[in-house]
Amino acid sequence: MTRHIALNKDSIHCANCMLGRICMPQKMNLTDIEHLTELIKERIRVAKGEYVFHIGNTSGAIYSIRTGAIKTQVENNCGHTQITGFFLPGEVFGLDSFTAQQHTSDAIALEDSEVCVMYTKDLNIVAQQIPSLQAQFRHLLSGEIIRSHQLLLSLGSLRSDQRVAWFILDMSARFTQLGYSSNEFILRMSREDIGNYLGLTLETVSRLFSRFQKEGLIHIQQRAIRILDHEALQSLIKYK
Amino acid sequence: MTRHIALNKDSIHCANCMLGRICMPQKMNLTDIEHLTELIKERIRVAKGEYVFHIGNTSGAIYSIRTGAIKTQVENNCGHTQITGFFLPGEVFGLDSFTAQQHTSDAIALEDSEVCVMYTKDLNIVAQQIPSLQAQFRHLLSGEIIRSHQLLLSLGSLRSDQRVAWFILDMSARFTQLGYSSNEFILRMSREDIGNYLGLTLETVSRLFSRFQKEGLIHIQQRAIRILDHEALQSLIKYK
DNA sequence: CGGGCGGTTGACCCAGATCAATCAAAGTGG
DNA sequence: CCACTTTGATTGATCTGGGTCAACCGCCCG
Repeated sequence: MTRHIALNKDSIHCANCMLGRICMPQKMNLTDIEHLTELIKERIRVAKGEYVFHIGNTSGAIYSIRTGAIKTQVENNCGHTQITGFFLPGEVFGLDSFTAQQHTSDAIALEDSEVCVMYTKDLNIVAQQIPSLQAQFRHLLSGEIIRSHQLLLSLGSLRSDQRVAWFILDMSARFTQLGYSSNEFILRMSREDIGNYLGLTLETVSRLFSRFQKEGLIHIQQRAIRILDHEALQSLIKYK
Repeated sequence: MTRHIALNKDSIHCANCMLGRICMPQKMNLTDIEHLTELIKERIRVAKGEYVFHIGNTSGAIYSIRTGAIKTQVENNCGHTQITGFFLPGEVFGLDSFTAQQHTSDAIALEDSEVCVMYTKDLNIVAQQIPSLQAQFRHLLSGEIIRSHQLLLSLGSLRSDQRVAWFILDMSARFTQLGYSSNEFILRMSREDIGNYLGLTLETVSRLFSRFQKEGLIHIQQRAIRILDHEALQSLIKYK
């Protein structure tokens, strides 16, 4: 089950969170960050495979990741799910419920994770005092729109090998931003999750990882990936 | 070219716009709507095929449709475009630039259209005075996220015939909301646009319209569509 | 009335799905 | 610590939905 962590006394505040300015980076001074800390009254531990929230939940909150990794997915009426995003430490998810109504997606932990909770009602109050926070949330929201448009573009226009290359490069860029090596990291999700996300089967993903390895573009051992030829992956996506 | 319409004296205000409460429906009283009118200082006419905005435009505005129809599309580095949405009168588009940075999509008129322009800088000011407007914009933004998640779900999980059925029903629902007949309307876009949007070729779309007609689900003559068996279309999407 | 664009229909083909067997890693319990 | 199970990944063989290419139609507009 998800474990709630009380945040009253000596628990870590935003001001000295290890993620630094990754979570809310935009022009925010230290006093503003103090306000942000006030916003996060709750942090939860979620075990691998557990839900952070379900479709229909009316908790009225958005979430940022402190440690771990999360996937979000939507569901259709015949039970099929589609993964709409993978989220890494410092990234914010659950924005589909920002309207303070209810979540239209599930959020599931890909590994044991620690997640900060921000309630939209608190958020409305604090944001009114801090204009930069207001702007930051709009930025997050349009960022989410742009992200899903990018995914749509990939699903609609790329071949299977291009999609997988795109996925690898996207992950690489995001791990880099987190301060990890840009060409050596551990994938947090299964082949099945990757396939679902990219509109492919797990077999196709596996075959393409193998092919890329044979061609010397990457080295892959289970979920540990090392990018050997960043350029080649990049150019693979370039032309149809 | 796009023609700008001065909105100083006797031009129509939001308060007596024919769309009524469709454009900004949420709990907004008449005084609030007066404020909304102040927000819309500009309205533009766009001829069929013309752009409302291009990728990279920094106009810092969002748009709502008074008459006509608009498509938005994103582009990848090899020139392929992916349509991310079709918009009808009363609907708001261009939200990807709400961050006041720049548009990451193109908006193109599917027919001669009239479009209201709301600048985000004005919007920030007015929204601070009207909390309900603040909420309304957040609602629009998360609505946009939900919409693109729905599209992702369709692209990722539905067969070609299910996608086309889904498209027809979605259009039907939206025309209904506009006060038109729910089972007889004119599609505003070409087969190619529909195909692009749904991740199919125009031939596949055409074939499926024909098949649905043969099966008695719809009647289609060019872009004029009449839904004959709403139930059957609905149930087509239900199971894999 | 002729030209062109958008739409339809047919024939063929291939990328990627499906089905199936095998393998490897990571638990799990005795 | 080692057998046993489970889960995830790889690889091969085969099949098919929808793409591609091409011909044709018909509506609309000048």
